[in-house]
Amino acid sequence: MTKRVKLKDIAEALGISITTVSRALNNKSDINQATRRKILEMASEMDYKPNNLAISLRKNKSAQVIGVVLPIINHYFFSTVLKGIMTRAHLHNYMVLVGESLHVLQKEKQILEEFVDYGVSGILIAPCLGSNFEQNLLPIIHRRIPTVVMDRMYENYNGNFVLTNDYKGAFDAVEHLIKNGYTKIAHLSSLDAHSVGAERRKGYLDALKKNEITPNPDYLKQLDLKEEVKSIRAAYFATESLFKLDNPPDAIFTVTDEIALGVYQYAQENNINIPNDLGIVGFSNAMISKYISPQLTTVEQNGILMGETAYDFFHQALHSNGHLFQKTFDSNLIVRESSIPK
Amino acid sequence: MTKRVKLKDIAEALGISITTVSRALNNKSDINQATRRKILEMASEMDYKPNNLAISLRKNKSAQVIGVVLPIINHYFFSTVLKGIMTRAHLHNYMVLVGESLHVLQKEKQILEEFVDYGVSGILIAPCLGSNFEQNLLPIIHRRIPTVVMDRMYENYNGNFVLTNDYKGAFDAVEHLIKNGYTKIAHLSSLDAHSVGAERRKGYLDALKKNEITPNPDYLKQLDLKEEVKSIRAAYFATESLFKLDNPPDAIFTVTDEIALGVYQYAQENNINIPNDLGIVGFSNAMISKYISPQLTTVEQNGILMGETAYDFFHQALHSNGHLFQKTFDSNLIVRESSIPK
DNA sequence: AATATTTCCGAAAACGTTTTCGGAAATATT
DNA sequence: AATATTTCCGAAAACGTTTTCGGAAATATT
Repeated sequence: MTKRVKLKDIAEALGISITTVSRALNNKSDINQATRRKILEMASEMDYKPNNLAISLRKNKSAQVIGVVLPIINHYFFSTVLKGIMTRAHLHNYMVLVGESLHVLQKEKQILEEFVDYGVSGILIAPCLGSNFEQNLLPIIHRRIPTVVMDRMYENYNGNFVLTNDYKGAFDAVEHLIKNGYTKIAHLSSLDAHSVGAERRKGYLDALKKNEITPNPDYLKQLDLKEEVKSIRAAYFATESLFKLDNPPDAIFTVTDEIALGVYQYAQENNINIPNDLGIVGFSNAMISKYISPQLTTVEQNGILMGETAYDFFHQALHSNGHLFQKTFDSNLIVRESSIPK
Repeated sequence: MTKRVKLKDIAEALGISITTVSRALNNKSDINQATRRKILEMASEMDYKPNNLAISLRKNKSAQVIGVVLPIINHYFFSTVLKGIMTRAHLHNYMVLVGESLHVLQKEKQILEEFVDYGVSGILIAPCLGSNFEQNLLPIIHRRIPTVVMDRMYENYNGNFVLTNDYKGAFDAVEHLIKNGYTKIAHLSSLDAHSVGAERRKGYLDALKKNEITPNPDYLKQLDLKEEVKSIRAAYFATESLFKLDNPPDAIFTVTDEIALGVYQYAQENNINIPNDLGIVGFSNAMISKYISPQLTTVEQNGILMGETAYDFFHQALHSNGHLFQKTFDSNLIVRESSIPK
């Protein structure tokens, strides 16, 4: 391995001081143009690459790195958010560290601490289910590390965030089903710890009430969403139990598109025709939703935009003093085949 | 912001030297047990966190960071590989930087350079389509940075890699179709630049030949896979053109599961029954393949395992001197509904 | 009791940069 | 021609650690 060249090597090669070399490479004033040119030439000839560690240490600021914490990495929505973050970060020459909490509180905390110890300039986090604000995030905010919360909300949180209007999205979805003639609308929801799920559940209930439909408690099923495959399986069985009711539903609003897959599976196996026997609306416009049959009506959640905005908020927060950046995106319904009028 | 505590603060608080504090925290010898205890107590009381930048600089080794370069981040297989990498990296206290090349050669090069400049300890890369080994990867290998190539292969590359046996996977898939009575087997393949696609195409052709079926050139379609949505659309039209042939195929082997989605879509819209009119086998066992209807027969590609192995290879390469680590995983066929016997 | 060994600690240098301060040389101003 | 100003450069300190070297104090060995 050829030793990495440093300022000293360039300085010695040209018989000048390290200070001057540094000045030339950093486009500082106080330097003769001819000297600068010589230095730049020599630097490129020797293939000089600055040592970012030393620079960061000296400047007392971390490198251009942000940390992104996601519950699950191989998940369509989250990886799309990550994509959005990365495109913007790349533009600003920031690098992106990624951590996967797997919806485990302790792991989330550990990742955050590692990121902070490492010296990231900012944290972008989609909190895990049941994430504890005081325990996991507050210490970081106290350190004045710009932080943006994505996708889901903490109670009483007042910092930067980027959210989807889950309530309204769900409300619109259910009202769409009602307008299309469905009346017995079930909902496959999440457990309570899930703020996103809670919001969507509220939207569901309020849409029913506004349209003078009394919510049927039998129609509301709460599933554990921590693991995708298991949750789809759970959705399958939840659908089964719905159809064992004396008065089964004629439509289901699912808290995510993935959950809708479980419903599709049960319907397929039991000759329940979608949408004639059962209307379905999902949430998030996952890649699959357009390719399953019949195509799934869903509430769009723009992951790219959310990621891009999250990065931009971080970047603005870094350069503004304590100002808050908050955005709730409206989500719009994408009407497809799974919910056509009865 | 409370100033970050450093060794000096602990030293002053206890009236001892920085050297001793450092020794205590690093579990070095040459220190009195009582002193060590006092120091550890004080350190935890003052909430001391070591400055990794300084440590790395002093030790003259980069931080515990690896760089992962993927063509597309919100893609099921690649994000699953990333997951595998991350679980192993986390175990060894390595952090993971991620970059997305978007199948753009220049961008891939830029990401690699950024990673190297940044001082990563290793590079794990799934090369983009048409990636140039000499141009993009060789400079890094010359710097003796442990590198593992994942999923696809460079010509004449002789370094660490983790691959799937694409040839055999494809061969098995096509032979499975033949055994199940399909004889007019088409293949939706990739463009030539795609080594994975090329291997699978060879497997397809050889399986036909071995079973004394003359490959029909009309049955081989090559698609651009750079963008998922576009490629699915292209698959749709390729299927259309296949069915406009005088003698349309009775089965299609698709280079990926995603490409199969385009076939499903065309079949659905044109009342072509899968598998009765058209058998289908995909490749990679994407999440969707189990949830579309009928369930897709596919060749499993274990992304988690590939990612884990890639990390392990990096780790071993870091500690061994120039030894090569290479593995080609056998891929096994998962038989589902889309290819049942005629 | 003298000497040898061990235990424990600190001063200082070093990793590769940036930045402050000061000053010599060149140039501009009287 | 004397002085003021500007241009350009270098020495040294600093960022927060680790490590080398040396040595004082305590303990063990004769």
